[in-house]
Amino acid sequence: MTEVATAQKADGPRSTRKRQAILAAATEVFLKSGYLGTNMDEIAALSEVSKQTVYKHFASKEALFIEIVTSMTGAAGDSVHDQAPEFDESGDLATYLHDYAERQLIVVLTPRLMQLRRLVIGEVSRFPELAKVLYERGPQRAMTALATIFERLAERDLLTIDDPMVAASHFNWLIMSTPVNQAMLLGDSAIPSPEELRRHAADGVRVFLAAYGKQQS
Amino acid sequence: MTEVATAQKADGPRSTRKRQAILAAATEVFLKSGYLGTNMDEIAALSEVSKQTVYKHFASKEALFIEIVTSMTGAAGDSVHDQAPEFDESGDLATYLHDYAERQLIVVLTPRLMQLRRLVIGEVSRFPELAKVLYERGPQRAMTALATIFERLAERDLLTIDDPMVAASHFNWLIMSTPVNQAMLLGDSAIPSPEELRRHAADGVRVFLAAYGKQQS
DNA sequence: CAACAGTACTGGACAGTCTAGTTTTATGCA
DNA sequence: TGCATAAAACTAGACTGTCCAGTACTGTTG
Repeated sequence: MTEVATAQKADGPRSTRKRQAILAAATEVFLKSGYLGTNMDEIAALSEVSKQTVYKHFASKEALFIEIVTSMTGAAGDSVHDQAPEFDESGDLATYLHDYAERQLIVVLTPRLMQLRRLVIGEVSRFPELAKVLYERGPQRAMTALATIFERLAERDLLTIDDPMVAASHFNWLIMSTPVNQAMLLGDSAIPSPEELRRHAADGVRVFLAAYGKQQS
Repeated sequence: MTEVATAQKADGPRSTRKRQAILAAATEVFLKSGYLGTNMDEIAALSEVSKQTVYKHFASKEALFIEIVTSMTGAAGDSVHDQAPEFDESGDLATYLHDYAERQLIVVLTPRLMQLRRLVIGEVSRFPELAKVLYERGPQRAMTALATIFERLAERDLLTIDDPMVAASHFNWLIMSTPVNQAMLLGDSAIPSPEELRRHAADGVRVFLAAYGKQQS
């Protein structure tokens, strides 16, 4: 245990630490002020680094922005999907879907992620590639994963599914639409509480199962 | 017929014409470049008006922006709702809902409205009120109207509905989510064709009726 | 010696104002 | 009605003050 991964700071050579500090500060500032609203002096000040050093690590404001958005997007996408269990035969399908939905909601409905989404949407015309990446690593990825799950459940005769991708889309948006769209326009304060999310997930799952489930309970 | 309402230009006194020209130009520029990315000289040039005149009509860039977004938001909201017929007893409920969905999709999925939505979302932290207005006159209004319709249909025993607002939300997002979210992040070129929208509407209505309809066909 | 801090600097953009001269519209009078 | 004239709105463009991305320079530190 000579090497400690104590997270946060004091890690690696100075250059690397500075780089991390810049990335962290830039993330805050960009999320807070948008691309055009951000100035590089503020990033330098917040990361306690000279402006020169910022430009040593990143060629331009644009490069720094792309770096940050790309990395946040990837990280967020991963954290949603690295913990999805398979359906246990003995359990209840509704419960399984409900848990799946709730997990998804909790991870996605984070102020930072909502702010990232607003930021990227607002910059679609300036950075179309970033938005495309966010779409692919966000909704697209979630729905593809769901489609695979649904396909298996259909093979096991637990669901009646025509087009798995359509079903996945329906499930995904039944769950995510309301809170995401509210958060987009009404701000982070409109993000529902965990209890509200649970109720909301239950409603969505009920509708989904009415359309795609086997027996009507 | 001494007074001709020949639309577009040459209408009313000069001052009014100029004002309209400024509003039209500003709308284009703001939609294209965003709030911070827009400069007032470009608006003046595009509207073929001097900068002075712009400032005679609007106190500031901010005031002009608010004016434009508010008016576009209102107009769009109206055009969605001023043409919603009631359900004709003799017709098919699925067809009625399908038509309703299709109308909504066609009106909302316009490049200008999608761009407006991106713009407002990107400026949530700077103009939270504008975003709130867009939410209320957009999704909120649509869902309230739907809830009323569903309540009547439930009274007529054509639907089985617990909470009309929840049902309205489910219907609304089953229909709107996929295309709207795609358009948000993938750009206007991702807006589906009318045929695709029709198919998409059919899928959404099918799921909705499975959950809220009376007989399972 | 390479990466850093601190800070001054360059060059350009841009919101909003100012000035001086022109055009439109409103008003009053014959 | 028609015409003069004043008030209001307009044009063109220069100008102020500020902000900011990116650079340059002079030391200082790991």
